[in-house]
Amino acid sequence: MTSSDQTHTAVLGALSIAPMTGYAVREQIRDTLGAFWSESFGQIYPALADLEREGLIARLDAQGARSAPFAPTPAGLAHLRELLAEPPKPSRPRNGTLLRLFFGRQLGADACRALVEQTRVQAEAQLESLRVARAELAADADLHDDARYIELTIAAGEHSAHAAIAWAEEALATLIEIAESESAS
Amino acid sequence: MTSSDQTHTAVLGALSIAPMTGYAVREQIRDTLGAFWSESFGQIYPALADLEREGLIARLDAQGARSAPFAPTPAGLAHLRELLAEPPKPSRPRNGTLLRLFFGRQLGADACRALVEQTRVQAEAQLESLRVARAELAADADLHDDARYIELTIAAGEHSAHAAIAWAEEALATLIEIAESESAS
DNA sequence: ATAAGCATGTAAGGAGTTACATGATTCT
DNA sequence: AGAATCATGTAACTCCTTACATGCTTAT
Repeated sequence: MTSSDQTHTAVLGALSIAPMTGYAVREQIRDTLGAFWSESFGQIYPALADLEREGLIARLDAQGARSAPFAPTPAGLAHLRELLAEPPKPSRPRNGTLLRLFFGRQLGADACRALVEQTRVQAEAQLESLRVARAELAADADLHDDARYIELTIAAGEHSAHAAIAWAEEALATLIEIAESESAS
Repeated sequence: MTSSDQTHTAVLGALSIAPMTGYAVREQIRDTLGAFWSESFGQIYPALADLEREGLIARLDAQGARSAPFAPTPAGLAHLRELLAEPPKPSRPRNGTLLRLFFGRQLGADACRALVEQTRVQAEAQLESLRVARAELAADADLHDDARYIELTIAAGEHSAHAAIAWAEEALATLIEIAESESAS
């Protein structure tokens, strides 16, 4: 296997929502799952090749023409359900902003403020893009059957972004105090 | 270089708070930074070897005895400040729970409920461990100079955990409705 | 016609985990 | 004496990213 189960899950899952080309799978994963999942370019095509070889997906065109969209076969859907039923692998967290804040004494209060401010701006951008995603979800009839589940993931992003904004505002206030006491000393 | 800058930052940072052995660095990263950072075992010792070779850290014992604690040299502290000043690298998100919920139509509402419930339980455990971390931070005089910055990262965890709990409760209510409509059809 | 975007892939290399391996120290 | 924990390291392997490479289709 050149690709992991995790990649297979994401690719098969994307095709379970609508048939599409590899190129479109890449865009869907980036644009729709991007807030909580990522696949690099070099993983998606090998994964599609694996899945096609194993009979789990097939091109919709009878001749299997290049650039015809892939769709899951019945065996592919069954495999997807098995993959989804496995427990999620805990991902190793790597939050560079919090790492820097933890060592903020070395970095200095002003640089920390810039990091927190950036976090706040990113969270607000995230909220805006989730607002757009909600509108698109409501408008796209193809997604109807999946929409209630997709909304749960959008809600998760919204809660997370609101929490980031609330934290950032508190942290900025604290950092102003710290900066004052640092410059006083 | 066998280890990345990222690992060097975390290891040097840990030593900037208090001198310690490699073994202790590993435990500190797991126990203290664990909520937002991870380093695997096989990264930490090579990183320490790199840093020692480059004169950025040294064993406190004059003979450099095995098992004497490491501390950053002045050059090491300067290097740490440079590393911290670099912009954080965006980490590749991989949230297996949200991926599964996104494809919840294939997984089924009951399995989704179990995933969300597990998320809620983990967030509550996280809150409890942050409560303990706050108490330890207040009690440990060695950490006094870093404490205000460390508190910011604890607060980030708390906001995030509260958001996860609020989301999970909403999502569980929604999933009960979905399960009813699925069993009705 | 030509530029932009669609579509598909490969290869080299870096990052990170796991399992393995060893020995010292401390507690009971 | 034996068990648990402290302490240090290596090697194989998997996973993933990045850069490279190619050709087609569609709009201007």
